[in-house]
Amino acid sequence: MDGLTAPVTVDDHHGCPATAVLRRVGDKWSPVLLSLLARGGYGFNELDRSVEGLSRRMLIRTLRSLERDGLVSRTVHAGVPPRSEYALTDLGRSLREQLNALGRWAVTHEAELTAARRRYAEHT
Amino acid sequence: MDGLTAPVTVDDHHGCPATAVLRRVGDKWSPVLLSLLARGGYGFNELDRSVEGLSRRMLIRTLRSLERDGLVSRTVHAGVPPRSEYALTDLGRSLREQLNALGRWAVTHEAELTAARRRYAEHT
DNA sequence: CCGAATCCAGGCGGATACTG
DNA sequence: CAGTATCCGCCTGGATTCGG
Repeated sequence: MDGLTAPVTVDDHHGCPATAVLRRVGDKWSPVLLSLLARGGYGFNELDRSVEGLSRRMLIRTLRSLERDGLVSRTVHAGVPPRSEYALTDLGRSLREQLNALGRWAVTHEAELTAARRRYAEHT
Repeated sequence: MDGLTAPVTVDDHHGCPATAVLRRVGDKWSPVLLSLLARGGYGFNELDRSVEGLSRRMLIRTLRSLERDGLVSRTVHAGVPPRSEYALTDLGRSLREQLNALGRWAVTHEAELTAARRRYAEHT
């Protein structure tokens, strides 16, 4: 019926408080869009063109779910042609900072991860 | 043929360095297991019994993928009965700290997220 | 230009049964 | 006890098409 409902649902924590956030932004495009929107407001097609490999459907889907959780705001400028502006909310910016920290961890330990993978692949 | 290959794969970054980590630990059980193993070494059945709702298959699958990336170590004690011990590596502990930070963010802003959801659901 | 609906493949994740 | 293999449902995510 829909085809556009939120891709991400948050359920049980199982004693790990980070689980909710991880599953919230652990989908394919949320972190990319948060990263992009952190650089200022964006129009729809701007986003569409900026991210290669991102289909229009998943763009809307992801934006909606981010908007739903108050991480992204959408302001519609009616007129011809119509234009929608997307931007991070304060909450979104605050989350984005956490993701930045994670990003720093990633680049710092990237080599160790790939090294571990090679080891694992070689041993068996 | 397999049924046990790694559940998580890390691909493109798309300009967001956090993406890799998020998709690495954004699956259902990785954060839970990391959180659990942070409290010390664990045997297989201990883990199996500790986490409710976690099937044996997904337990092994997730442990293997964590081991593959050097986040978790497995030491097999042959004998009768056989026993496998799982623990965090240094890399795993370092990642776990980052997830703790995310967890703190989660509990701090939990209310804002649910409030935003209510607003969104009510408006349409 | 922005968005929604439909259709469809692939992967995650669960249930179950079988080995050393 | 610690896995492994098989079958299967569901959900994420991509391609395409249609509407305002």
